[in-house]
Amino acid sequence: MLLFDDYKKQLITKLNTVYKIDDKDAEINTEHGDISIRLFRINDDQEKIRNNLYNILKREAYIERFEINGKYLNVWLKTKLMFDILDDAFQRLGIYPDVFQDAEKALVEHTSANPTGPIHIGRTRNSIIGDSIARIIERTGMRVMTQYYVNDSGKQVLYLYIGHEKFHNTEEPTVENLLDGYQKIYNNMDDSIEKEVSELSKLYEKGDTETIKKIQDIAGIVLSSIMESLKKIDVNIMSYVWESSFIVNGATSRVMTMLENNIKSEGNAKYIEYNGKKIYLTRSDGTSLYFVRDIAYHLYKAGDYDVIIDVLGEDHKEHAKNLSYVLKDLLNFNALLRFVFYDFISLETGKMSTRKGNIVTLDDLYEKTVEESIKVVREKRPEYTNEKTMEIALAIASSSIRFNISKVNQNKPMTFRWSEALNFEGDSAPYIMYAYARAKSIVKKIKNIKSIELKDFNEYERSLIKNMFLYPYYLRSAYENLRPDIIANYLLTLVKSFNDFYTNCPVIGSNEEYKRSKIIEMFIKIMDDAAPLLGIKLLDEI
RNA sequence: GGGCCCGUAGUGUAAUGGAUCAUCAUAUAGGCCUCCGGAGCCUAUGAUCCGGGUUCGAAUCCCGGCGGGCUCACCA
Repeated sequence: MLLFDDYKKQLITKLNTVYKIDDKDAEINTEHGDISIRLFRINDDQEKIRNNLYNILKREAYIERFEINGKYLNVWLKTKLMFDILDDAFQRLGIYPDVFQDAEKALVEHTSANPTGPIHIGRTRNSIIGDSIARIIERTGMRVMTQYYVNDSGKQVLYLYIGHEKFHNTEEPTVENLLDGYQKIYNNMDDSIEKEVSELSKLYEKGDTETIKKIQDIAGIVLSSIMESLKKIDVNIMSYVWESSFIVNGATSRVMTMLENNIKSEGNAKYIEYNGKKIYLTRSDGTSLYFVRDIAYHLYKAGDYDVIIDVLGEDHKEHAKNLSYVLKDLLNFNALLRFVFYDFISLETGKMSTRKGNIVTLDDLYEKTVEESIKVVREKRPEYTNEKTMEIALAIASSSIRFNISKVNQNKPMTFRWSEALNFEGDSAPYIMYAYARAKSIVKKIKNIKSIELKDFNEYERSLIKNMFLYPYYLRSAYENLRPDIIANYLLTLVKSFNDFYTNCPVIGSNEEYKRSKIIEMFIKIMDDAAPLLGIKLLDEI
């Protein structure tokens, strides 16, 4: 839980002593004021409203000034107050906003891609959103675990295994020959393969550890390569849960027992009816399906965590609805379960498919982005050593890839374009990193600053201070809505106001050196706090 | 075909009922370094898919189209 001086809330509370003001009618950081309140819903004489508001607000210590403009109340907060709150927070606690560490434990499940091939940029959207959400909720004081649910028992993975047996069984399994076998299986699908899958599923159901081990080894090879790829963009998933474990430990059979009053049969296949549709739990050969294993998985999650967050592609919306129904309506599931859906990334040539092989992998993207970064750094900073150039290029590549995906609202479809991915100007990670490097560079040059009493702030100083002061509101909103793009857009706003400040307010050697250097130090601290939430790596020199 | 999601300047995006200026970028055309890092700053141009409706007020809500995505498996 975030702790900060929430003046918006205080203002609403105060106004509510006279008029009912809905939280929705209060907005921060509008173009008209620091806090703006809509008065449309107040049913009173305009002159009376004016007088009442005046009487309430004139005594509020945090207000610098306010105006009533038509049906709006615009309030400006005292700049010195905002400055002091930031300064005090950093002096005393080293952090702004502060957090109250409560006992809430959260589990963020993300990525969970079938380990049947290298991770492509569409799936990477899942990883980036999931990892950022984990960082954001951790920042609000929760204890967070991230988890990858590994499919090692579904059809796709069995195909992967059979593909290797059929086409590459004389070779050591590698990501390349496994993917090749997997694609070949889909191109040569016939009844015998289906039968083999069925046989393998039955072995799983019996808990045949030898078979499971063999398939996990194969899946594990692909899984490790996915982890390696994700590591490059600083996504490190903390725990891995194998789907087969719920079959082996009997959890899936227990789910069947728990649901027995709701289960119907069609031959030997079992299903539940919901909204006139059949949700199958087992096949007619008695083997379990993804749905029942996912129920078992969620019951397992609820045993350890208060808040469960699943990051899923939009193709899982229906599944999530069904899952919620079974968990909540049939099984008295009481952990807080939240789904985060994201839309797919497509290519200009159409949608991606691992089976068909028309994908841009994360490795492709990373490699090209690093290459481009090296080129740009060499061009702009020819004096840097190769080692330094490389260090910067890697930071830029990882940050850029993450930022380009994070900045777009997750429920909008995206089209991947190389020209945009490799553009480092404007709304980009390097723009953010560059501002930080500038700030750092000034700090290095600051010498003997004498502390003086601060009074006046010009518009550039004020705007930057205000944007830093308002950070908790954006952080809270990103947390409540599970939306990393809110942090991304906040960072752009913050950096924009820093750049305005930078061009208009000289620091070194000016009369304002003390005040401005304090502002820059705060800026660095806010950046150090906010940028890593999205995996942006800030460097002192770029 | 049924259900769900999306449609905003040439391009990418913000705003999910509120301000006669619909955000921020990019692209295009100009301008700003004897001065803390020009990967920056300033100015100009340019957009709510179409048609109805609800409302004091609609990019936002409702209805009908159009376009794109997802889904409707004994796949995951």
